[in-house]
Amino acid sequence: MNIVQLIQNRFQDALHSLVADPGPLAAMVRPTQDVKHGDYQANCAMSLGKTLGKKPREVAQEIADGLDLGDELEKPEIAGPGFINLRIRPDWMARQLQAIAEDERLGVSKVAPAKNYVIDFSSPNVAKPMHVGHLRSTIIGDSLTRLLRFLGHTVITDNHLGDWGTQFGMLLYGYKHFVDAKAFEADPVRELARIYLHMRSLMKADEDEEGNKIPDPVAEAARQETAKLHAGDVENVQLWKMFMPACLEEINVIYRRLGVQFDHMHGESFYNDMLPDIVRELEEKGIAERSKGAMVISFGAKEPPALIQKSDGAFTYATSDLATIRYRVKTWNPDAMLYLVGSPQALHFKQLFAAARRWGYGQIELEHIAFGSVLGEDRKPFKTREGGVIELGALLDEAVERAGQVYEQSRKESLERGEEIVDLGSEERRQIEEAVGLGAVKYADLCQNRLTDYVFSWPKMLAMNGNTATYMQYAYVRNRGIFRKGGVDAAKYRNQPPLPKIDNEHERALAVQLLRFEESLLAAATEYQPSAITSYLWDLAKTYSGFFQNCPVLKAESEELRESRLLLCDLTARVIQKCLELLGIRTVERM
RNA sequence: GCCCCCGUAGCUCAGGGGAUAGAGCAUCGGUUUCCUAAACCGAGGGUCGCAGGUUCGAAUCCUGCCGGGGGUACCA
Repeated sequence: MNIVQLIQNRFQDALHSLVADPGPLAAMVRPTQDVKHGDYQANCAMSLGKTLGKKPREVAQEIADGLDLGDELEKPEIAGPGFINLRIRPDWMARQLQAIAEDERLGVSKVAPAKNYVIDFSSPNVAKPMHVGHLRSTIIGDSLTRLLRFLGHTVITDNHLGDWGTQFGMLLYGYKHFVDAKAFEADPVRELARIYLHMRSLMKADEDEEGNKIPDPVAEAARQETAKLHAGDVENVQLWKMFMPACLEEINVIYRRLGVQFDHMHGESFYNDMLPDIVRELEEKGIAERSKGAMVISFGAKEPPALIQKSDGAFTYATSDLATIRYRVKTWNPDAMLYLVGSPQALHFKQLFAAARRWGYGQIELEHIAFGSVLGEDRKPFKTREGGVIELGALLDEAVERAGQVYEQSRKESLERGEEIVDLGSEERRQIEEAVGLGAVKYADLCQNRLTDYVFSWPKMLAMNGNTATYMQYAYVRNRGIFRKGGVDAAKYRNQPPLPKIDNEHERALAVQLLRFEESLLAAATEYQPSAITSYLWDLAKTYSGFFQNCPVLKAESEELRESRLLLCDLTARVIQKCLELLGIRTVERM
């Protein structure tokens, strides 16, 4: 159900007699900011008045007169300089709500034509523990995957692991010098993690996030181990093969906990053998050329070139990214490829895509879905108090623990007020804390425009008010509470939904909001912005809260009204749950 | 130097041609014979960085400036 589309089509028809190309004008239909202006507004009369040399209000009247209202629109109102204000008819809304209640997809139609996407996200270095920097890529990528799939697209997720880089040199050197063989045998994951941390402590502190730079004998030795690995050194390759399962297990623990799945995990090593051919081909086709001993792709005098082979013969990530494009196109023939990588790499992707187009991949939509950095409350890169990188596992643990504290606090306050409280079993409590804690972390990230840097704040994240996962989960819980308390089986409102009554302002507002679900998902998909889902969800939850506060459900005045409101409640719960699901966040029945 | 992004309430952020610029937090005040108070209602708080320009209309588009961040051939 896409109301804005429906109305735009009606304007398209109405404008036909006035102007040759009504498309752009019809597109000027949008939801209003304030209900007193109606539900939707058309802003085309003002600009059209200018081109036609007529008064905008007269033009507006003319358009309104010629508009087919169908059975969904009330008579339009002309307001201000020439706004055409539109209200949706309650009886029509009621029928639509009844219809979407029977629909598993809640009124969201599948897009046509569907596209075939490859989404590249998360991409951690597997030789070291995942840290907070990997959070955004993982969470946003997972959410976009869920969204695009729900809309009917095909999505192949591919985690481009850093499994061949300098980090492995550190592990190789560390293993050779400091391994505790027994510990490794007993628990390779833990022992490798220990070795990695030990290596970090040996290397100079002033290195960048990915653990590079700075002349340092240990770092230099580690680099040489990397070089030997790349050169095919038997011992190092063998060790690398031995490390990999443990490294993968380490990151898979995190993915399982976050509920994130990948169809493929083709890391850098997967493409390693293809690189020489690619460099040769690019040189033969005149796309790449030799410069200062390296093989580069140039982009004119203004931009620096992209290196595809260093003067020492080693390949770069640009090379393996090109190999990746070729492989993916050959294997999956996608229409679009999305890369969930932070904004600082904008130049790399701009060049990568330009190179790919020269290489013959111009027909594919290649997009860098960039995002800002995670900052601490001091607006500097988010670090532990000691200045270390915050490991993702520890971060998630803390979120869950804090969720538990919030629960305790709330329980205490309820007791002080003399309220009855439900005693939850420890297993249910654990699950609630996990859902609330992880939900808070994910939501805080997803609800922000992905391009802006985001300031990490525990209190804000776990707040019970405002645009947070907790608020949404709580709205859902209170909703489910109605059905539990009333002993009502929600299935009825999905199999044989009654026709709801849309009478008061709260019911009406909720109805409009429920019918906007598809609109909001489409907006989120076009912009690749999960925050469009959270904005919608926030509006829906607030509207529902107003309804909950003002419209008794179980104690409604009449049986008919009770049925009607139960339907509205159940639909709301389902839409909230679906939105959260698209964000990768779980709901719980009680909290 | 060059390129990119950002500057909106005390703080964190929405809004990216349309009506008096919105939320949350914080501050102050109120709400429970009623379906979970992890809730709700109300109040105060703004030269939308500055200056020009385009437009019927600019926080939004263009130009310049100021301030902040990032990137800028051999790490990914």
